[in-house]
Formats: sequence, C-alpha cells, structure tokens
Amino acid sequence: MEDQTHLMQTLGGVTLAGHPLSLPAPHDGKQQDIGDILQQIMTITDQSLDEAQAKKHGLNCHRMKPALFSVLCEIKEKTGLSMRSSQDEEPTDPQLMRLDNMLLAEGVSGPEKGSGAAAVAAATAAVGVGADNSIEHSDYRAKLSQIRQIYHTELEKYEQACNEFTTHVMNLLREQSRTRPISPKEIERMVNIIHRKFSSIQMQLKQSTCEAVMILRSRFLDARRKRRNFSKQATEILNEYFYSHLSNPYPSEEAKEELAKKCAITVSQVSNWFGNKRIRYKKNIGKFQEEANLYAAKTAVTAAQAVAAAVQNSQNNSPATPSSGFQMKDEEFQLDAAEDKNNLLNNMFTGTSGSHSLPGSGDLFMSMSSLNGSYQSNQVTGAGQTQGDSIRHAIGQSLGYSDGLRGNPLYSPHGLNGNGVWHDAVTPSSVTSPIEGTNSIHSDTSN
DNA sequence: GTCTATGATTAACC
DNA sequence: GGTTAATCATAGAC
Repeated sequence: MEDQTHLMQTLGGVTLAGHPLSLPAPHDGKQQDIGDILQQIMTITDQSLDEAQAKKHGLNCHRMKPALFSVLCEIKEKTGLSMRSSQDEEPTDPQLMRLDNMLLAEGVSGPEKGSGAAAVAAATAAVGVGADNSIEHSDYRAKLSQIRQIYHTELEKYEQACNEFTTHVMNLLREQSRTRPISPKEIERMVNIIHRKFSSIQMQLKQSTCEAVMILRSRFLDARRKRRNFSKQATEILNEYFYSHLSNPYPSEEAKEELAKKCAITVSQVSNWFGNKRIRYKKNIGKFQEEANLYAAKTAVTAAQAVAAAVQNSQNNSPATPSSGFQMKDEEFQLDAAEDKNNLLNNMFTGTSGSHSLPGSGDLFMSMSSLNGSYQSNQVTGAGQTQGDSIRHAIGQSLGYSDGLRGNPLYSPHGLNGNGVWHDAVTPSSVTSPIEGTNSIHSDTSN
C-alpha cells in the first residue's frame, strides 16, 4: 500500500525516482480527480470480481483514461530503460557464428550443393580414400542429406512456432493495452525477447546438427572403423618389394610413391605397411620364411628370365670381347670366377653363389656377380655402359626396381643382424641409390 | 563367437 | 620427420 501511495503521490506530483514527468500541471480539481482514479485502480485487486469488472468498465469509459495511460506508459518506459538497455543489444554470439559457418561449410545450411558433395570431396581428400569407396561416399551423402532435411524441417517448425507465438503475444498485448498501459515499444521489446528465446532454441538445434555432422564425418573418416584389407595384387607388390629389399627394407619417398601408385593406396599406407611388415617380420622371422622363399623364388624366376634375355641381347648386340666385364659399383668386391648361365640360374635357386660369398648379405644380387664373373674378372671403368650394366639394367627393368635383386631371402633368410637391425641399414628414408635414375623407383644403397 | 591377420594409431625415440 | 614397438580395431576364416 505504501507503493500505491507513493505512485499516487508521484503521479499527482511531478517526479518519479528523479524522472521529471511531462504530465501537464493539473489544476487542483483535476488533481483530485486523478487521485480518485488512481485510488480506484490500486484497490481494484482487493475487490470482488463483479465489483472489479464494474470499476474496470467505469475506468475505461472515464474521460481521463487516455491521458492516464499515456502517463503510465511513459513511466514504464523510463523506469524500464536503465534495466533493459544492457539486455536489448546483444552482441552477435560467436558460437552461433561458428555453428552457422560450419553448417554452411558442411552443406547443411545454405543452398544445397549436391547434398554435401564438397564436404565428401574434402573428407575424401583428407584421408586419401580411393575411388573404390563410392559406396561409402553415397552412404555419407545420403546421411548428410538426411541430416540436412531434418535440420531444415526443424528450423521451419521453430520459425513457424516463433511467428505464431509472437503474433499471439502481440495480439494479447494489444488486447491488454486496452486495460493496462502497454506502449508499442514494450510490445516491440517483448517480441525481441521472444525472438531471442527462440533463437537460443535454434542454436541448440544448430549445435545438435553440427554434432550429428561431426559424428557422421568422423565415422566416415575414421579409417580404423573402415579398415579394408589391401587387394591381393597390392599385397603382392608390397611383399615383392619388401623381400627383394630385405637387407634394407626402407623404401625412399619416391619408391613409396611409386608403390602407392601401383597398389592404388596412399603413401602413408605404404609407410604403414612397411612399418608393420618390418616389425612383424623381425618378431617372427620363422613364420615369414615360407613367404620369403615364395617371393624370392618368384623374384628369381623373373630375374632369371631377365638375365637370359639380357645375356642373349648382349651377345647379339656387342662384340664378344672377353674384357667387357665390369666392376659392380656398389659392391666391395670383384669377381674372378667364371660361371655359365646355367650355373647362375642354378645358384639362384639353390642359394649358392659359386665360389663367391658376400659376407653379411645373401642378396640375390650376388648371383649377378657370378654372371659378371663369367665374362670378365677385371674391372671396366669409365667408358660407357658395360655389358654387366646392361644386364643389370634389364633385370632392374624386368622387376620394376633398379636393384630389385637385392636382399633375396632365398639366400639370406633375413636381413637382420644379431642386434635386430637390418643389415647395412643406413639412416632410414635418407637412402639413395648410386644407380638411381635408371628406371628406378627406390633408392636403397645398403648393399 | 573365437581366433588370427592386418591396417591404423600412438608415444617414445633418434 | 621417419621409425619402432605397443596397441587398438576391424576383417575374415573357422
């Protein structure tokens, strides 16, 4: 009641909480009139419904009503300003901006671009997924499209609800403005409040959508979940390389790239494969022996064919000069024994290399030394390509690797020394081949 | 469902 | 930055 009295005093007087009012200075009689009206308003809640209704009707019809409403609206406006000014202007929420940007980037919001095809492409590029994953792509697209659809449906629902509610509140306030002082500004402010509330709900929707997209994306990208065994062909290529470089199975970057291309996998997958292979081979050499022999035999057959072809070719194309032998550039020995081609091939499969033995390395390449020896025991230096070089080159070509004959496990069960370190293993990934460049895809120099 | 093989990931190391 | 060693997670065989 004290408040009521205070209000009456302030209205009847001049100020309210220090705010001068623009109420025209009333005459004494009118002042009494207003005082009566206010008294009626203030006591209306204490009365019965019927009484209140009657009073309300009386007040609505009162000639001073518009002026009184105007004054009350002004008071409300002024008292509310200081409180609301800080709330009215919210800075743009950075989180909302982030969500909006993300949804746009993922192709969920904004114009539809092939149901997130760009996102799929980006995701694909990120993991280097091959073209054979089109099923997963379409699956991803379908799910993304589903998310997009749900998002837009929900968004529409929210917008509709927001509009309906706003309209409802506005109508309500306009209706109420007949009986209580509600200014248009207040209505506007109320609308803003409603919009803010709905916008916070909208943000939750956006957040949930983003989470759904993230989950979908992570599932799509998570290679562990989607682990597929490499094709048989790819595994064979990798194994061939591994066992033909057993003494130092560290493919260079170029070799990795070449292998990746051949196997239709990524370079990092090649690295992974070699990492796994090395460690698993090292852990259980016995288990891999059979596999090693298999690939060694395979390599040897290929090599033998290449050797035969190269020998034939060199015999046909070059004069049979006994002095056309060569010194193997990257071996620390020279050959002085003579063996014929049959011996060579025999050696390849029996694991012997005639009278020569290469300490610490049993590479198939040693057998080439036998071949070399059959032509010449002395070195040829400088002047152009030697017959041995051409053979070696031919073999390299036939195998796809410049020194593909190295490290054949048929001769050496494994390339590890007693310490579990690969023979001659130089700093991994920094190896370079002295014969790099002649159809070479890797650069081992271990031998 | 269990077991093995295998591709991927991670921390530590050089 | 690449490798090792341990580990995880999944595929595939049984």
